[in-house]
Amino acid sequence: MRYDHDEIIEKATTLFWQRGFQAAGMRDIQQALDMRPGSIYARFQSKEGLFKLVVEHYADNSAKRLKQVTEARSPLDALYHFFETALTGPDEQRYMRQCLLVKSIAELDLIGDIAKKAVLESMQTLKAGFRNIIETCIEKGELPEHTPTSTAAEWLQNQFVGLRAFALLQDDNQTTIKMIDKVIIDLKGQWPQQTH
Amino acid sequence: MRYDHDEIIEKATTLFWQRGFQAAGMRDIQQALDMRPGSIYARFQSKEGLFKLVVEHYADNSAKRLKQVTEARSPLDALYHFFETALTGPDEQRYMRQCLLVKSIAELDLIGDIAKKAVLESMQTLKAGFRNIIETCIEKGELPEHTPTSTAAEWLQNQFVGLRAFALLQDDNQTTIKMIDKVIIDLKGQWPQQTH
DNA sequence: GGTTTACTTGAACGATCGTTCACATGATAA
DNA sequence: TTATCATGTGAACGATCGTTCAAGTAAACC
Repeated sequence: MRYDHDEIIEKATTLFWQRGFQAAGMRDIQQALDMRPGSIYARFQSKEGLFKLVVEHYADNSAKRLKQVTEARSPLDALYHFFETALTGPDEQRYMRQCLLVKSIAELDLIGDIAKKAVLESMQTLKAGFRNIIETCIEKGELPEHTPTSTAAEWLQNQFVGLRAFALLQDDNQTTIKMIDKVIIDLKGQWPQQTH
Repeated sequence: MRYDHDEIIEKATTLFWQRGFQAAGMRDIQQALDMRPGSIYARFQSKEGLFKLVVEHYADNSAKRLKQVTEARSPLDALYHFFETALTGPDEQRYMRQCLLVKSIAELDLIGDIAKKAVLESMQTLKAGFRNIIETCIEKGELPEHTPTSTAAEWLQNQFVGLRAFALLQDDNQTTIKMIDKVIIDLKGQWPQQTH
């Protein structure tokens, strides 16, 4: 094996993150990985097979970061910095502001069933990660006891999705920061009643 | 002219909304519009030219709806129903839950400069629409005087973007409604301070 | 009726897409 | 050294992409 597996996935992640599944052509992939088509197909079966591994690698990485947030001394502060890091990177890494998973959801129909399943499952994994953060915050007294865990987790992921789509267009980091501040405020705030 | 212009744009909007710019092939377009390639190109120059008109038509329509919200007796109630309508349509119109503009942003690089410009300008138009809603709400006493108009407008658009990406995946409308409730609560809530 | 003009047609173009496969290469085992 | 086997190579395939253009059609004007 001439090619290191992790290195391949890493490079492929960068490409798919920048371009998306559809727009990243096999010839782009060949160039990015410095591999010939035969080698790629021998290992990954297809473009979709490679993409599936990339999605799983990306989701693992994201889940790990969310776990780190729960393990911090102040999870709420750590959450703030998690958002800040994800949304206000340098301009040459602007593509990273968009969540690879969210980007993939936009082209979910073109992706193929196997990778599609991986994307949706990854979204569930992240949701669980956000839920853990909420629970830890409540345990540590950083969020009110009455916070509805499940709703708040979904809401938090939702905020993340929205902010990532938004930050992609935003030139002014100060505006993005203000939005993150608002997320933290609202997280501590009131929640809708069950009854309707 | 055998073909009605508005009807063409309407049909094209449906197709692009369902599939996105890249995935909607010229042959799909030909079928959806019941037109031959020559006719399409004679009128719209290119696939991108057609898409540009679709985007503008979509943005006009959205702006009109936002305007209606400001003109309602209770803009805040109208805003709630605007969200509800956009996000909880029937399953066969699920594609409509995703905002065409947001969907387009995800593939902004593949679209071409002309249509790209149209997409970004449309986003600005919508932002202005949201801003008007905020201002009207303040005037009518439905929102506190101290609400930071510009920030709140950007925030509201952001919520809309996030919810549309989220509602696309959501099977349970009740969850979506809960998220809309939360938006209205937070809109009335506290805002981050300028100082940092 | 004949000519002009505006619009429509659809076969065909070159480019690019994801993918394949006969063959080359190089490490390991005998 | 020779045989074996996993791995890597790259020209080439059929399909599909957005687009073109010479020819056809039909209404308008003289």
